[in-house]
Amino acid sequence: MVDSKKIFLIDGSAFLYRAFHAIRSLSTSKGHPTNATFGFTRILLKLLKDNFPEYAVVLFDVKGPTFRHKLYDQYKANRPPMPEELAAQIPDIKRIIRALNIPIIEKLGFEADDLVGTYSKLAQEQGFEVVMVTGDKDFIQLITEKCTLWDPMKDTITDVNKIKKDMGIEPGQFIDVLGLAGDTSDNIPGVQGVGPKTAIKLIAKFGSIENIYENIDNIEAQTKLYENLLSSKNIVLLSRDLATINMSVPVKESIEDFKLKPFDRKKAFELFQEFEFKTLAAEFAQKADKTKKIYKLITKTRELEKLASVLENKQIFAIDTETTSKHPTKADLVGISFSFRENQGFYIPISHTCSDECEQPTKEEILRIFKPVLENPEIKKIGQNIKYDYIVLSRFGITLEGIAFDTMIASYLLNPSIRGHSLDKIAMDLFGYKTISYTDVTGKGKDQIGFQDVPISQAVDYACEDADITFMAYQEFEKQLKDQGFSNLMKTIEVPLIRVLADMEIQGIKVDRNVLKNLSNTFDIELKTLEKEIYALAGEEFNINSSQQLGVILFEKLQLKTAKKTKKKTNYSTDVEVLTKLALDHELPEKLLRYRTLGKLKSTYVDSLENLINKDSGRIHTSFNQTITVTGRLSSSKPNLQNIPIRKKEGKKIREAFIPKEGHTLISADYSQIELRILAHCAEDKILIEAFNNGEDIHTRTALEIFQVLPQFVTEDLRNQAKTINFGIVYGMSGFRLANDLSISRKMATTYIDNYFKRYCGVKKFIDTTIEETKKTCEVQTIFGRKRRLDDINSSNVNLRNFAQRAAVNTPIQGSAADLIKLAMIKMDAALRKNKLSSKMLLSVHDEIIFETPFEEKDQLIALAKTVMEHVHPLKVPLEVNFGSGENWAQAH
DNA sequence: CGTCGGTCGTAC
DNA sequence: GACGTACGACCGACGT
Repeated sequence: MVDSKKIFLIDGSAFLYRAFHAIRSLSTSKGHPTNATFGFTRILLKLLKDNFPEYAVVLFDVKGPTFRHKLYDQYKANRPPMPEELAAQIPDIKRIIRALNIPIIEKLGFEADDLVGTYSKLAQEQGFEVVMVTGDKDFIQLITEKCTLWDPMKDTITDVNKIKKDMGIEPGQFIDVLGLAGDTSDNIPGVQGVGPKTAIKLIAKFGSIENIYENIDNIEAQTKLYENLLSSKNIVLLSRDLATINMSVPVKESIEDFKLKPFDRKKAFELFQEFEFKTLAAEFAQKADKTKKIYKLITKTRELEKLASVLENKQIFAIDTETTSKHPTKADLVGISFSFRENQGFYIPISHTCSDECEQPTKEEILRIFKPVLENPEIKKIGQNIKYDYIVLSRFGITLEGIAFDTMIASYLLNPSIRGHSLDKIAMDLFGYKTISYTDVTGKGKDQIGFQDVPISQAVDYACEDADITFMAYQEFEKQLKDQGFSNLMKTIEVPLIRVLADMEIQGIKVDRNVLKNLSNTFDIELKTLEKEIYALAGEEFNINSSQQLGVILFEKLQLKTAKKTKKKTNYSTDVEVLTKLALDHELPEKLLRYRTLGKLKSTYVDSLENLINKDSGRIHTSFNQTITVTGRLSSSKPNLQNIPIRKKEGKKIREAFIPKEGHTLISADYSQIELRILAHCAEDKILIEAFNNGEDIHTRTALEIFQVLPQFVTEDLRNQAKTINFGIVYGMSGFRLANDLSISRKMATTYIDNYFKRYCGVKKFIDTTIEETKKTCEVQTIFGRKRRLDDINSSNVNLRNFAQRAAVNTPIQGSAADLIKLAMIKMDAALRKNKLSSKMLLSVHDEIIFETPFEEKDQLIALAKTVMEHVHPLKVPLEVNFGSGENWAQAH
């Protein structure tokens, strides 16, 4: 027996609404809503994937009156108009359906239901099996032996048997049920007091509306039901007519028109990109056309020499290295790939372990042939995260010169708010191209192998593709940077910085392992004691590091004052603020605070720092990440050297482990109040500028401005309060927070802030105009033209909007400070070379640069750094740099 | 056994 | 609800 052909009739109008409500909010980065589009697409694709239909069609209502309105002018009169956000998505949804090559039918004067009814009948007459895809109960009336109803969201199938079993009626009798029960959402009246349950019972018993009235005496007289049935006889018949699906709409399409064709994958991909459906876009991305690509393995001396001379003749090429480790300061070179033309790539294997495939060139040969090209600054190099390649090559004995472009940084400048800037992502975004992923060649999890163990034949395609895509991305990004005004920032700051950071990472900073060991032991002893005391006070053992378990102990077992604060989410809060308050009533919270402090220091700093000391150098080599933060700051990781403790006594001891090498000293050069100076510059605030120009203490000045006292009455306490306010302004602090921080009333805090803005009216104006301007452009920028989009500035969500407003004010300040210190690092690097100093720049911590300098160079370095850093870029206020030096980082700061 | 969100704490 | 930007340790839920 041959299966009959199956057709899916999809009730598009019903799914519009369901998709719209199922996903609460989703929109593109520009704010165009996409929740219904996404939901609809997902249902549609699931349907297609699960059922492989041969025939399908999507049916929509058409806006405007239908024949039902002629029957009954109140039809659907109570239905609110379609939400604007949904209406806006209908064209999008239709574009996607078309791209998937599924036919769409709509007909003026009829609803989707009638089209489903009509085509259902037509298809069955032609021997088709019909599946109606909908969640709408009204369609039950159309169910037959050959026609079922499927709700893909609940994944339920309703057929004749199910209706008979659940309701005791034939599907065709369901219109009588609807006639009696009415439908509030369509404003169909029905009989007063009769809902679906009663209606089903009545029809099951009597068979039809007509039969009910013919046998009305069988219903107990004088009851409400009886009365209501009698009084609404006409309405019932009208209601049934309204609920009856029209099965003979005049249509011109034939069922054969609904035979599906393959997706237009390209169009679908473009649409998914437009709507920012990342995973769907990835799924529909064109597989790369490998036939066009020419990737070559190069191993023989003559070929290597030929390649080197071609590279030499090119003005610019992309380079990528394959290595043994993710950490460049530990990684050994495994191979190098090059590309200087779209769709081309060359791979040179150097130290693959599986060398049976081919002879690999020796290190000496590589150095002899390629070192001159790679160290020639006139020949420009492009890379994806080329800082990594620079470090690896430097370990191999090559100093990469002529770094001209980095695609990772380009991607970052164009959109600093997105999470990653991997080549895979870039290839997808720019070209809809799916790259071979690293784990495709190395495997993952416990079976993962190092690149040195990847067979050369596989390595060629992977490595060449990386260089190839990098070169292609460079061509595209170069244009985009120019169009969007980033060329200068790229050329004068980001690109020159690459090498400076790489050299700092290579340099590393010396760490005294013994200092860390001693600290670890000291902390450990006290932690063990605290642990016992905590268990005793709690009356049981538990995991002190689990805030959840701790909450139960404190607030349930010990019944400590129901802490004011619970989380945004389910648990009790046990943070410093809460514990400090509880410490007034009980001994335990105090122990916990101490335990937390020491535990933090031990696990996050002392122990993990020790693990990251490089065995060869005895130094710690952090990574400076240039493409992470939304504002343009650098970040530091593995380890993060930008949050080493300093404020408290215990923590400060960790800085004592950071030491200079023999015969050297550590110098810290610290910009004083750089963010407030930038605020003064940007806001052109008279008082701020005057204070900085006069070299005044800015917090004292703020104190006398807002507290209205004479200078001699500005106490330490008043100055500290002013300091809190000064910082708060930069971050957009609220009166609530200020009151909390200063332990004063909210009213008082608000008064202080008001006073601040009265005095510093330039700042006030700057904040207001910044927010107003950002509302227009949805982006902010720094002094050097770094940009950040803030689409939420116009959000209807108050929280998102307020957040965006604070970011709008903070970003130009924080970001400009980042620009300045980056420039200072570049200029210092050049100045050290020019003056032939052997001092090294080691670290940068947002407004501070750490140098390691020979004793005899110390004064010269400080003088040089002072000049360079204070004149890095002219502002409307002077820049001031403070210096410290010492035999460890704690002393230097 | 890996991933990921939540919570907490450190820096500028 | 209420201060901007990071990194990372730990826990615990969840999925393979």
